[in-house]
Amino acid sequence: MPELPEVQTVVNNIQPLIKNKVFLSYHQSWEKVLYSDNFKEISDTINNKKVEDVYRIGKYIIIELYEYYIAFHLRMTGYLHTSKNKNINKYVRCYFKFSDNTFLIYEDIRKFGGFYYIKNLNSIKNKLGIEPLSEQFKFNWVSDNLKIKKRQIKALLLDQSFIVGLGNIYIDEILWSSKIHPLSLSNMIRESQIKQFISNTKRILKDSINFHGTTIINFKFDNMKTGEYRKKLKVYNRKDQSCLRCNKKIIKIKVSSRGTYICPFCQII
DNA sequence: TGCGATGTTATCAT
DNA sequence: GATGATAACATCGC
Repeated sequence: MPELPEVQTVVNNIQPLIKNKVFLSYHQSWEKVLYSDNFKEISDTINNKKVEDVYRIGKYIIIELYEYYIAFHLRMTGYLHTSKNKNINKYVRCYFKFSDNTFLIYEDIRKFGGFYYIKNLNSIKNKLGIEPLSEQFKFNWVSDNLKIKKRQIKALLLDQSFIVGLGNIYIDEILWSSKIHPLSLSNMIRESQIKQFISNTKRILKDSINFHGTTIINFKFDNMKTGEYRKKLKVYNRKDQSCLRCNKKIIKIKVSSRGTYICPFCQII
């Protein structure tokens, strides 16, 4: 579920709540939650480590400590939040205890998500592409790289080594807003569409962050809060409803083996 | 009841 | 390099 706006929403929530707190211990009830497979290393080193900072890189939540980084990825159903009580339900896969007796709790229904406990972020950064909200994400870069790739645009946008943070929902929203068909080849997209694509990407992501992201089913942050950008979606999840631009019916197709919503009249290959 | 679908990504075959 | 299938898992709806 979580794409850039949802991950940023979680970061915005937990950053002020855990910054400068000091870890006491780590517990896990699902071993694969620890991607880096170094449970003993955590047990040996986590005690007394202070949270220096919390921020987002791509779809990763980075918790920076002295000499270590915790890098969480929520995948489909991850839910990272703080709690004053040790409230362990059946979906809690791991939790951290702080020295003030509060907790950082990770729940995950489908168990795809997890975290790395690593000494630097090279392995994360190496596989990630450009940040869409960064200054460098502008016409020359996008235009040049779309031409080089020659791939179906939706498949390319899902690829985190190209642009980070976009996923199934926001790609559909951005392509609809930019009147680009998801099966269009990246090198065939017109200059005017590229300009639209860039400004719509930045606008939609920022808007969604302001509305705390999109909750379709599972996305939650803080104490069971949900994202309200769902109400602002123009095309995703609107099969058979009318296109808000031309009034024709939105259809659902498969692209890159993902459910994809388009207006077949506004978005032409 | 069974099957397909669900917001993600790593891996492997082609 | 690109594409497609598969796997990792649990739940829900038709």
